Amino acid sequence: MPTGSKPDSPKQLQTKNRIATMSDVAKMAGVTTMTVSRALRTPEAVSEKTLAKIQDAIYSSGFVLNYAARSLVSQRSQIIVALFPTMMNSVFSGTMEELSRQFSANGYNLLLGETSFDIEVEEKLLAGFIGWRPAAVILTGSEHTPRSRQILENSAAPVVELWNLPKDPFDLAVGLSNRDAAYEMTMALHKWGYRRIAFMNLHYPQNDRSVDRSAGYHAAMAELGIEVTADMEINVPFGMESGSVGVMQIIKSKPAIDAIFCASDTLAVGALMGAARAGLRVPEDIAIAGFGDVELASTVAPTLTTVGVPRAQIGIETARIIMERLKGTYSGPSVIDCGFSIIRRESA
Amino acid sequence: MPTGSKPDSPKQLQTKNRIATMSDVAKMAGVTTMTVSRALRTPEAVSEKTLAKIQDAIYSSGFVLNYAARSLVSQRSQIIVALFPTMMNSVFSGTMEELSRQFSANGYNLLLGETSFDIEVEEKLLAGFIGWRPAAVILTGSEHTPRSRQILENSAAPVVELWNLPKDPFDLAVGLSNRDAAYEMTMALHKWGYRRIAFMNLHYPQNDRSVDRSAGYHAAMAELGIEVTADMEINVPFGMESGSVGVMQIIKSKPAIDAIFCASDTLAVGALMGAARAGLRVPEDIAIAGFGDVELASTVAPTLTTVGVPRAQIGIETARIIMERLKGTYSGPSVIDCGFSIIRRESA
DNA sequence: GCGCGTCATGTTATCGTTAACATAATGCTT
DNA sequence: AAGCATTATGTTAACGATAACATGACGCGC
Repeated sequence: MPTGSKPDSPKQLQTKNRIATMSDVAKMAGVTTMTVSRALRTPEAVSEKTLAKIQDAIYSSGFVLNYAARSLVSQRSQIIVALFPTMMNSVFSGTMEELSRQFSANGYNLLLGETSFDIEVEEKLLAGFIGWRPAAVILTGSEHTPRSRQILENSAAPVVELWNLPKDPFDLAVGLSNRDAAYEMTMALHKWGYRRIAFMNLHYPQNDRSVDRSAGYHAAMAELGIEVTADMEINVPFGMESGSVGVMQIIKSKPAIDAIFCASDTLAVGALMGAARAGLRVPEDIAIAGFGDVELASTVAPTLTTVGVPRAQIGIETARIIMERLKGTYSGPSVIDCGFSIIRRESA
Repeated sequence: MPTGSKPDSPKQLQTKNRIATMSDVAKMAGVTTMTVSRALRTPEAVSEKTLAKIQDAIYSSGFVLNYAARSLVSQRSQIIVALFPTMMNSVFSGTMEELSRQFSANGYNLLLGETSFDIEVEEKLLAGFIGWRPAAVILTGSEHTPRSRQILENSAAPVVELWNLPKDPFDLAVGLSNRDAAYEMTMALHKWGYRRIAFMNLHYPQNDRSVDRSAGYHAAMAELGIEVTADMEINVPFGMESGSVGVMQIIKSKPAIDAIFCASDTLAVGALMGAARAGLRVPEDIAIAGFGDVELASTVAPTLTTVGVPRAQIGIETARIIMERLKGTYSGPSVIDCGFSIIRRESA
């Protein structure tokens, strides 16, 4: 062997209890780390012969690139942070799953957090996650604390807000008009013959989606000339049990109600159960409509009339614009409307 | 000012479009980065006066520690990798949510991946995620490719396998006996008067949970002296639709069947729908049982008899033993049994 | 007031990778 | 065969934090 100064000892096939580094690989292949680095990122810039040697070395050493080191020098990681209010709701998990798929396919990893519908928690999580210098940040809704905004500002990563169409997005947004959706569902209930339509909302005044849905409901009722008295709109916490309790509350204080529009399918399913418990037939005695079209909606009895939300599409669009943005090729609108649909089933 | 060589320009309150680094903070506070680092990790080792100055500087600069740098030098990150077959199933999302909460509270971040029930995908994801040098790895099941095992071996991170009780865990495991659970449900069905009990399984032969559930079913049937003919056990892919189609298949080839035990609630809910479509009353014409006790199970009509699985508890236990392991204080068993329960509802 | 321990802070080197620049090797032109 | 572009590889420094060690300041006992 003309090139080697000493005969090599037999190639060590695996570093012991430690993941091989680039210089391990480089030594094995008889090149420098820079060549290995190039072999990984721009293989066309490395000769075929060298490439083959490096690939062998990578394979037999079990080498995996240290992303922390790469991130440090490149000043940007392959991590994408996504924060959702809850993971236990297929409205969000449908989007999450799609995001995870799209990003995995493109070499990005999803760091997930759960805010419990609380922008203070969001801030806390964000402050932690931003330490990874993520390539992009995905948030739910467009209400954020000032410090969250400062953190996002400093980070300079693309930010996508989901599930609504803010007039003034922080950066990008993908969602639907919650106001229009609530308006249309209220109108639809009226068209189907219901008149005294109550609205059961999530009690999060900081949640822009809740606020918009309420606005849509009120707009429709005003247009229909139906007065909305205080006891026709109630705000309850997230959860099935809340929905169940909420129904009782509404029919007790306002027995003339003939339909309840719930701002979330989870509430609506709870409401169905509450109505059953109260001996009310749905939809004969009282109609119930939801929002989200989760899996449950089509399996409960009676099946749930609801607002259909394109959750997978929201994930796909989000991933697409983030990827294009990172490549610098995105030139579309900053707010993307994925639409919604009114799905009529048995409950209304 | 005795210490400064030049009068300082007014303190810059925020670095522009870039996250402040430790040395930015150090300069502002008039100390070195080492002192800042200490202020963050061991504040008791820093004088009160200095600490206050540093905290001010951190606050006004919007400083967030760069985890990539920390990971690089400490050779271990605050990231915990968790891979699940799917995110669209509350069986898993219940565990996920709990993991996310527990780890967030302890300063760890969850990097999530979706394997689609495929150990090859698991390997691919693992190979990517391990680049973050995670503090721990959480996997579903104990079937892994040889390369996955090699990667885990090299990484030297604690590994927790979920949802089963392997005889020979890779490292740690938290779950339940799928074999016993299937056995008990089969026995329960028999006790409730059903005799010709079919089994609808997930068609993943690499999935140890499916294999164990099948074994439990067969053990019970053998003990009961009921012959299991080939057409009494079918294997279908994951999904509600599969369950629906599966019912048709079973009753067509074996009309005498009086109960179908499905290895997953998702299949079982599909089966309920399939039975309804075929004009069969549940449980009068055919009983249906599931596995998992997802939210749907208690809301479908008829409500679903199923195997209850402590998904939140699995998450809590997993987080606990990982944390203790990382602190070096864990001395419990390597396999933790969280148990299961037979939940009888209307469908059987 | 000298020596010594203690507490607070600083200095230096390092983690694994990559950007930017430098050099060596090769082939093509004339 | 010299000159020069082109291709392949190497060298050096840097990213931001921390471990390990070094130093300085202070107080206390005798």
